[in-house]
Amino acid sequence: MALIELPVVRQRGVCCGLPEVDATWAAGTADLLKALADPTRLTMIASLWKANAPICICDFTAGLELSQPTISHHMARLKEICLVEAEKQGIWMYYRLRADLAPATKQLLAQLIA
Amino acid sequence: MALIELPVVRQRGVCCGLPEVDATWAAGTADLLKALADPTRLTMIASLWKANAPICICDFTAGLELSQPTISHHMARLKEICLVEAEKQGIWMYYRLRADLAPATKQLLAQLIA
DNA sequence: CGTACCCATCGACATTTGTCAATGGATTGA
DNA sequence: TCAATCCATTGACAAATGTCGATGGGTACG
Repeated sequence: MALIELPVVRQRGVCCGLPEVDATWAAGTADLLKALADPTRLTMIASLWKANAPICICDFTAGLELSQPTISHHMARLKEICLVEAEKQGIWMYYRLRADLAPATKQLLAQLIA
Repeated sequence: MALIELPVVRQRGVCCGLPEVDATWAAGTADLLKALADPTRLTMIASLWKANAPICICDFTAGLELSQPTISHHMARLKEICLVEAEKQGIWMYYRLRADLAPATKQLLAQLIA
């Protein structure tokens, strides 16, 4: 349970460096994770992932216990961050995972969902 | 660019089913992602991951451009969700990634950071 | 001892987020 | 043409979130 002892004797008021972490990476990754960090949006993404086919918004509205504007809002958020794309067929809007997802993103989803 | 044509002719007012997505999984995963979905916390986690050693809170306070209470608050959040653990050494608090992270969580971090 | 340093907690605040009801445009069956 | 269905947008609101200043409890160097 004990932590590793650090070899250097620390002095008061003197701080040590941190490993380099790219700020741009942190901001971008945080944005992606924020888009995924909601049970409804996660369920939507998982549904699209498992279906491997477009799904009509109306089916999400019927299946998830939320109002139609809320469903629409969540999907818009997923679209905004380029995780899904939409196509209208008659009066129905079909959404699916974007085919051009970055490999890292695809692998992240596989990791999360599988 | 066109979406896959669906074989079934859809009828107005009739909804189709969705792939099964476990609600408990969605809630739990969303909680984990929420904890990670912030640039500061992501940087902290990445630092601990890369350092592979405990890091003093004071170094985060010095390195990230945020107030000490804010740093403390973010780390508390990471601790609360069991991503990190702490040990006091004199006047310094050292944090490190928990050794007993779930394999899936460890792989998720590897995926995100590496 | 007393003073300086480390750090968690509290109170406050602005911003973001998740949700809904209401509205209106688009489409199509009757 | 009319009415019904689908869906995005808007406005509103409560809750959660990120941030800070102030405070106080520990700790250890002089």
